[in-house]
Amino acid sequence: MASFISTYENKVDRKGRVSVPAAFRASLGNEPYQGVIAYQSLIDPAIEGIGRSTLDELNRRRLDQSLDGGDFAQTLLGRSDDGLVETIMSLANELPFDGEGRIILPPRLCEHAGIEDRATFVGRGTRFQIWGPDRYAEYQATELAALRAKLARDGKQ
Amino acid sequence: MASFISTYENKVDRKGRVSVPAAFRASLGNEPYQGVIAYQSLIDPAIEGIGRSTLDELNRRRLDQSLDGGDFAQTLLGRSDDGLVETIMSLANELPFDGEGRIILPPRLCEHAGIEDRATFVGRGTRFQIWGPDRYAEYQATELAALRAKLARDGKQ
DNA sequence: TTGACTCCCATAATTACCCATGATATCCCA
DNA sequence: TGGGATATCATGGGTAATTATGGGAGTCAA
Repeated sequence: MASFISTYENKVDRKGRVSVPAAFRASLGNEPYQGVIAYQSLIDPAIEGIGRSTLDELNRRRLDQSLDGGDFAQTLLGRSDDGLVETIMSLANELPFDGEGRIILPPRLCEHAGIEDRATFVGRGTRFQIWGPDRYAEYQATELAALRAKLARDGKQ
Repeated sequence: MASFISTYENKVDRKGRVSVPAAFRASLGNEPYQGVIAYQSLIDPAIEGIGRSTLDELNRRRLDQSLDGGDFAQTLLGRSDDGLVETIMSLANELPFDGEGRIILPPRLCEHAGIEDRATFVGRGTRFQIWGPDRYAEYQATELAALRAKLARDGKQ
C-alpha cells in the first residue's frame, strides 16, 4: 500500500523534468510499471498523483462490476455514475520515470497548477499533490488557520 | 487490464488514416489481433472504441448468462435484452492497425462524430472515445463545470 | 483503367535512455 | 565519537529511439 507523506520542493529543468521525491518513489514500491498517474485537481489549483496500480485496480473493478451485474450496455457505453471517473480518466496522464526517477509534467497540468521552474510535492496519504510553491505556501497557511480555528471551537464545547 | 487515459488530438490524412495514440496501443498490449473495435456512441456524438479482448469477454459472459439460464432459444435466436447490445454489435467495426499504428475511420462513423481532418482520442478508462476536436472542447467544458458544481455542493454539506 | 486498400519507406519533432556532476546523507571502522 | 569513505539523491546535458505524419509502389476487385 502506497503511503505518501511529507513535503518536498524540487526544480523543474529546461526540458520540463522534475525529480519525484525518492520517498514517494519508494512508496510506489515494486510496481511493474515505474511511473505515476497525474491529473488536474477539480478542487485545488494543483496536480493530483497516484500510482499506476491504483488506476488499474479502479478500472478493473469498474469493468467487473458492470460485467458481473450483467450491465453490458454500460460496459459499452459507459457513464455508470455522474461521469466523475470517466472525466478523470480523460484528464489523467501516464508519467513514466526516467532512469533518475524524474517525470515530465505536461504543459496543460503546469498551467493549471501555476508551475514554472519549481514544484512542491505534497504527500496526502493515499495520493499526493504537486503545487506551485507560492500557491502552496498560501494555501497551507489558510488550511492550517482554518483547522486551528475549528479545533479551538470544538475544544470549547 | 487495459486502461485508456488522457486525451490526444491527431490528424486525419487525405487517405482517412489516423494514428491511434501510442499509449492506447500499448494499453491494448499483446492482444493477438492488432486493432480496435469501434462503433458509434448512442449517447454522445462520438465514436466508442474498445479492445478486441474486451469485446470477446463481454460476449462470452452474455453467452454464459443465457446458457446458464437454460434459455437455448435465446442463445440461437437472440434478443436477450432490449436489443441494445445486439444493435451495437451490428454497428461495430473491426479496425486493424497498419504498420505505423494507424486506423481508417469508416465514413459512417466520421459523419456521426463530425470528424473531418482532426480527431480527438479521449481515454475513458475501460474504453475510449473519438470526437471531433471542436465538439469535444465544448462537451468537456460543460462536463467539467457540472462536476465542479457538484463537488462544491457536496463539499459544503 | 479506376478506385480502394495494404504495405513499405522517409522525415521532423518529440521523447526516452545514457552518462556526468555536486551536494547531502549514510555507513563503517578505528 | 569522530571523520573519512561510500551511497544516494537531485540536477544537467548529449545521443539514440519512438512517434506522428506524409507519400509512393504494389495488389486486388470491380
